[in-house]
Amino acid sequence: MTLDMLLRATELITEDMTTALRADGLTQARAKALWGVAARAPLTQRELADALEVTPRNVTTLVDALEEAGFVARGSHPDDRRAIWVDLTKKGRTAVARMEKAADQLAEQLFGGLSPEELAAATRALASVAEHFTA
Amino acid sequence: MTLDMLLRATELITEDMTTALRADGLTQARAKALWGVAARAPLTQRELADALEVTPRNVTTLVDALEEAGFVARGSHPDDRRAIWVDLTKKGRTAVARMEKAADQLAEQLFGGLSPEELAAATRALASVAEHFTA
DNA sequence: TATTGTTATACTCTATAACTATA
DNA sequence: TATAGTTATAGAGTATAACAATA
Repeated sequence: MTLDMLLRATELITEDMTTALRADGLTQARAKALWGVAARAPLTQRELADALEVTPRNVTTLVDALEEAGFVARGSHPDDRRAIWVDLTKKGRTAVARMEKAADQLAEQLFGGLSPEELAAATRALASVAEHFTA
Repeated sequence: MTLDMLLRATELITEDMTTALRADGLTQARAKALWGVAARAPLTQRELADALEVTPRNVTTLVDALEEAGFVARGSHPDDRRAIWVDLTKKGRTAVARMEKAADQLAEQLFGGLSPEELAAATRALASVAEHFTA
């Protein structure tokens, strides 16, 4: 029952996020890629592929789309002429900041009504789920 | 933070389920469709499309794959010669039973170690998420 | 030889639009 | 006219394999 509810809750949240991202011209996969760039920029496409756990070929398409939309820019790697430097543009930084803010607001709406004890217990429960898989 | 953990937990669970489904020759989308058939069989493709909230065209492909793999069978609708009756095969029933059992076992592994208080708090947190979106 | 990123190709999931057979 | 399901077409996300440029 709790498993069903967990999956259902995420489905609803993901739907909501997908709608919000569409307003910025982003999909889930592209937002995740943009997020990955933001966390490590500047980085090579190979590094981004490893971070996202997808193939380099997949990253080519994702970066193509993000570059086309103006969120990231490709440039020369200073030391390795095979590699491509990917960095955030100003538009990309703005979009990431907006995503962070939206995530915070959503979290407040979703969990703001819980007591500190409940929130702590729920967090522990979710942590134990993650532990089960990473252990 | 809790939002991150919720999304992360579901990501891990989904990964795990995807691997398990692959052993049965099923993808997430096909398993969901099979599940939809199991809950209502026999039913028309139109009814399945409504239940899954996808287009009739999408259902054609999903049922094609499930039929090809022997999980469901198409048949004539008794009253409407336009419509197609979809029903589970014996293999389909077996697969659904196995999926149910696997879900129960996973839930036990994930949540069996929690105290009743933690489990109750987690359930309330998840319920409040669902309420936020359905209200 | 090994690595970076690309082109070529393919499969899955999804959608809209046009069409056929039936209601 | 309206509905059920299909063919035609398209976009997105993913993968493997072969290749060019560079290390």
